[in-house]
Amino acid sequence: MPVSIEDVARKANVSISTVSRVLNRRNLVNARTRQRVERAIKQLHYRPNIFARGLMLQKSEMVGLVLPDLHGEFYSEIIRGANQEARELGYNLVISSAKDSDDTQSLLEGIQQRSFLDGVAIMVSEVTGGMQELLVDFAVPFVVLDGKVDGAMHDSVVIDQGEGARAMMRHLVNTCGMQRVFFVGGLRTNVDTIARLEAHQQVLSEAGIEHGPLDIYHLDYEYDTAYALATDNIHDWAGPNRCVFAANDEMASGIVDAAAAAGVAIPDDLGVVGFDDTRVARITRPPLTTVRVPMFRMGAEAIRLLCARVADPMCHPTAISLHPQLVIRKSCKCELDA
Amino acid sequence: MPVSIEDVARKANVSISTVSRVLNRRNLVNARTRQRVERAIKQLHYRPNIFARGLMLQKSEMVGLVLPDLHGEFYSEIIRGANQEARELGYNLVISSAKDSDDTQSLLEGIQQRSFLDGVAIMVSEVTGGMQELLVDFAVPFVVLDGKVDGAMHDSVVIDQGEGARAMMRHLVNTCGMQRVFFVGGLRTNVDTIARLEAHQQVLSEAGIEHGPLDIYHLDYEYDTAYALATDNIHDWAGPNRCVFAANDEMASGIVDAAAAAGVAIPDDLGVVGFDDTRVARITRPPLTTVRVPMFRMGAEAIRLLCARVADPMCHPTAISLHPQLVIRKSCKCELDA
DNA sequence: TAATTCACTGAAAGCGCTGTCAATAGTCAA
DNA sequence: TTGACTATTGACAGCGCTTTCAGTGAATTA
Repeated sequence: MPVSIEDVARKANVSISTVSRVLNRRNLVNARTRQRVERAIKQLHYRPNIFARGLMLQKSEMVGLVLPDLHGEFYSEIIRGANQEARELGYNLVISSAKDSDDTQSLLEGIQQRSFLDGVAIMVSEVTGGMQELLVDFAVPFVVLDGKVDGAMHDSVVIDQGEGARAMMRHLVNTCGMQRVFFVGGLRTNVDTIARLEAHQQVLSEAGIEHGPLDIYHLDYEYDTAYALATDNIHDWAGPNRCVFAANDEMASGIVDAAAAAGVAIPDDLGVVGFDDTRVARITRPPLTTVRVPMFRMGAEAIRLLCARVADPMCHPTAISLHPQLVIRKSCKCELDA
Repeated sequence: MPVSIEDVARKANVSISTVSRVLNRRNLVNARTRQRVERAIKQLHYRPNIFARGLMLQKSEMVGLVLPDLHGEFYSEIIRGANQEARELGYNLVISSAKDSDDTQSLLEGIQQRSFLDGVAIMVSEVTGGMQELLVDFAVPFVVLDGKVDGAMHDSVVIDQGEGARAMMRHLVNTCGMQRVFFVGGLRTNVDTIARLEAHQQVLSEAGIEHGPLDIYHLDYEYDTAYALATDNIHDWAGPNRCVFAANDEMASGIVDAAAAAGVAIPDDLGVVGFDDTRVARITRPPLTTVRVPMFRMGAEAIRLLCARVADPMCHPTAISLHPQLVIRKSCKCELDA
């Protein structure tokens, strides 16, 4: 049933070498012969066997994208960017995600083991020792997304979390005049959370505002838990010149809704700001002041970098840093509202 | 640099056949020999070459997922479901999307041409003649998602759009007592839109409610355009026992927000309902009455079906029908609000 | 005219692996 | 002790393709 290069050769009355040349370096073969071969290919519905070809070329033209999760717009945008770039560069995109870091590790081990990918872009939510070790001499070319794995030795595309978070905090403190900023982050070990929290602390210190661990909450980036937390605490939080800085829009949105349910006015009684500028930030009432993270671009840049490395495995590691952008909407009660 | 089966064989002092047997059908080789081979494999960091293996087996253990778009939660959930199922079944998931149907067609042609996938799950937003023709003797096993391609000859997993839309319309007319229901859909050619519009017409007719083409709008499933449309029309729409049935939550959300901006109260002055039950449906104020579409399950079922077919290419085509579910929230002014 | 180049083509050597087949050694019933 | 088995292993023929390398005849140059 499957038609091979040999069948084509026979039909076109040439050798398989010639057929192969038509397929790969067309200019090496006489125009008339080429036509004959091309006709045979079409008539026979010939499709070169990808494995045989890969066996020779040791290239699959596939790159992987490993994400810590696929849930929500954040990842979906990364995928979208990666997909676009991959198609543009003629690569296929293999996507996988794993629940926790152990699972991610076994996923990567699998990829390495079976190594059918020319390269892989890796994003992890937290880095275990095992992961770090695994990557040190990972057999497949890779780039790291979102800078969770420590850098320099490999390509990476990071978002300057600190910069974004500091911009937000400075806006809250300097422009909106906030005197107390609660922080609601993800897991304590989550690197994003850590960076944002650092910015939180730093800017408060700079401004000479007292702050303590009691104003800091660690959740899981989900709407529901944030809603629950806010429901319990909203009346303690509320007050003039007070604000909640949530580490993503989902949680911020949950807090806003909890506030609305409890009769606390946003931003008059309490400011609430988010991070990521996802869909929900615009839809939440009032729309959220947040930090736009260029997710689509991150996905695209990662694949671009990856394919460059695949093409030249020895090229010098590059680190691309993407800059987040403060997006001021209606949830932080600043002068710009006008 | 790359270590082959031969290196392992040499190191373990056996033939490559034996190494191969250790790799594939371990029980055929003596326990002591096997240990020796396994040690060599480990020491040499040997990883079997996927291409050479594929060349013999003609299996890549990769399945594709072709989507019309990657934007938004709808697709992201499908991917999530597909990814989970694929991992469970030991397959890798290759994802691609194409902008329009021409692009999709060329994508599929590419997949067929290079055929490195054991199978592919295909979802298209509309079906052109070329596409239909292409699929008739598509060389790669496939299943069709969301029933856009006409069925029976191949596996498919569809969502009974009509059922969901009718349930919604009956709820609006019978329970909420709506006397006039505007319809805001996607493109005229979009199959989802067609199914939902049909339900709209049918239920209105059943209820003996007059309805004409003027109450029907065709947009693009996006928030912004719906917002704009609603801004222009909101005062014409508003009125007792009137309602807008938007073909997805995004548009419904845009309409709700436009209404809020124009001072039209939802649902008191106008009901607004959506479709899909995505994130925005819950976050919109008031939260949207909508139809929940089991996207995650659709992705998972598609891959399950696909892998079954890959395992047995001759098995009888199955059609899985998933049932949407009416989700009543606060945007439709029904008695259940109480 | 002879020597050299050129454009094109075919033969054949693998790429790394799996599976068939035959060979060997060891076991067991007779 | 012998023949019939069984368990274990190795040799080797491909899988379908790309890529040297070595022709072939025609065109160009000396």
